[in-house]
Amino acid sequence: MTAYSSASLKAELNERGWRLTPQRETILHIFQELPQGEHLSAEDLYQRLEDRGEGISLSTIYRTLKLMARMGILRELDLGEGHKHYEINQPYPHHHHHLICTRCNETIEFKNDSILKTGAKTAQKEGYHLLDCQLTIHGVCPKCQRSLIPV
Amino acid sequence: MTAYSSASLKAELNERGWRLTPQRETILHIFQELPQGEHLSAEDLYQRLEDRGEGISLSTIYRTLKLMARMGILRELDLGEGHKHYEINQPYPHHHHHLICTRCNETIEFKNDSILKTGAKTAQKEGYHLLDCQLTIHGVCPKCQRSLIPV
DNA sequence: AGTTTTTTTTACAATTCTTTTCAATAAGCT
DNA sequence: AGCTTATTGAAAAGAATTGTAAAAAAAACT
Repeated sequence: MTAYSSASLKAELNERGWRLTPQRETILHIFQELPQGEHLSAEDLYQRLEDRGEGISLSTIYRTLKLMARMGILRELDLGEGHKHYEINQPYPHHHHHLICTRCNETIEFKNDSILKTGAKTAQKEGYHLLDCQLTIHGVCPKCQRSLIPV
Repeated sequence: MTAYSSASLKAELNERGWRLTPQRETILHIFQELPQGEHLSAEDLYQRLEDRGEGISLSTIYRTLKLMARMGILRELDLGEGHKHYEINQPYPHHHHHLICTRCNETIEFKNDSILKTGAKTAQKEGYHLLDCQLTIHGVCPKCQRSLIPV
C-alpha cells in the first residue's frame, strides 16, 4: 500500500521486464489528480482522455487498469453498476472505506484503523502479501429512508 | 442486519462463471429492505421497481427470482394464490469476508465478528439503515509470491 | 371438458463489458 | 545506433445477460 510516482512505477515495471509507456504514465497521472472520493470506470477514463486530446485506446485502458490493479497501484471497486470502477490505492493515513446507499448510490468515505489492522492480520495469517483492504457497507441513507417510495 | 451481501452474491455468481448485473443487485436490495415476514410475487416486484423508476423486464425478474431461489438466497413460497411468492432466506448462516489473490484469484473466506460491529457503528453514525457489510482483502498468495511469472 | 385468463418460460436478436488477435511501433538494454 | 521484445491501436471475438414478443403451462371460470 504505497503511493506511486512515475519513477517508482517505472522501477517496478522494469523490475519485471516491463516498460513504462506514455500511456501508462498518463493513466497514472489521471488517477493521481483525481479528487478524493472520485473513481473512474474504463469508459470514464477513455472519455476523459479523449476530452484532453490524449486519446488512448480502450483496449490499452482495460489492459492498464487491470495491470495496475494487480500491482496494487489501483483499487478495483464494485459499485453495482455492472462495470468496475477504479481509484488510486492510497497509503495508510489516507486509506479509506466506503458506505454506499443502495437506493441513491450516495457514497460516504470513512477511515478506520482497526479494519486495516484486521486486514493486515488476516493476510499475514494466510501468508498473503497485502495489497488492499476495503470494507464496503451497504445501507439506506437517511434521505432515502424518509422518501415515500416504498422499499 | 441482512441475510446476504451483494459481495457474497457476486462471489458466488463469479464462481460459476456468472455475473452480478445491476438488475440482479437491485432485486437483491429490494428483498434486503423488505421487513421480516413480507414476501413478493414476480408481479409485486415488477410494480415496485416501476414505481421506483428502476424498471426491470418481467422476464428478467422471473429469471432472477428462479436463479436466486436455486442459489439458496431466496425462498420460494407457495401461498396457494396461483402464483409464487419470494422472501429472503433468513438467516444466512455463512456470512463471511474474502481474501483474494490478485494474481491467481484464489479466494479464502473468513469470518470476523468485529467487522460487523464496526459496520453497524459506522452505518448508525451516518444514519444509514445497515443492509450489509463486507471486508475484501486483496493480496498476493504465497504460491504466487514464489512463482517466477511476474504479475 | 372446454375456454378464457393469468402466470411463467423460451427464442432470439441486441447489448454490455471485457479480452484477444495481430501487425506496427517504440522502450530499454548493450 | 541497433536489437530484442513488450506494448499499442484497431478490429474482431467472446460471453453472459437483457428486453421484446411469442409460446407454453397453470389456474380459474363456464
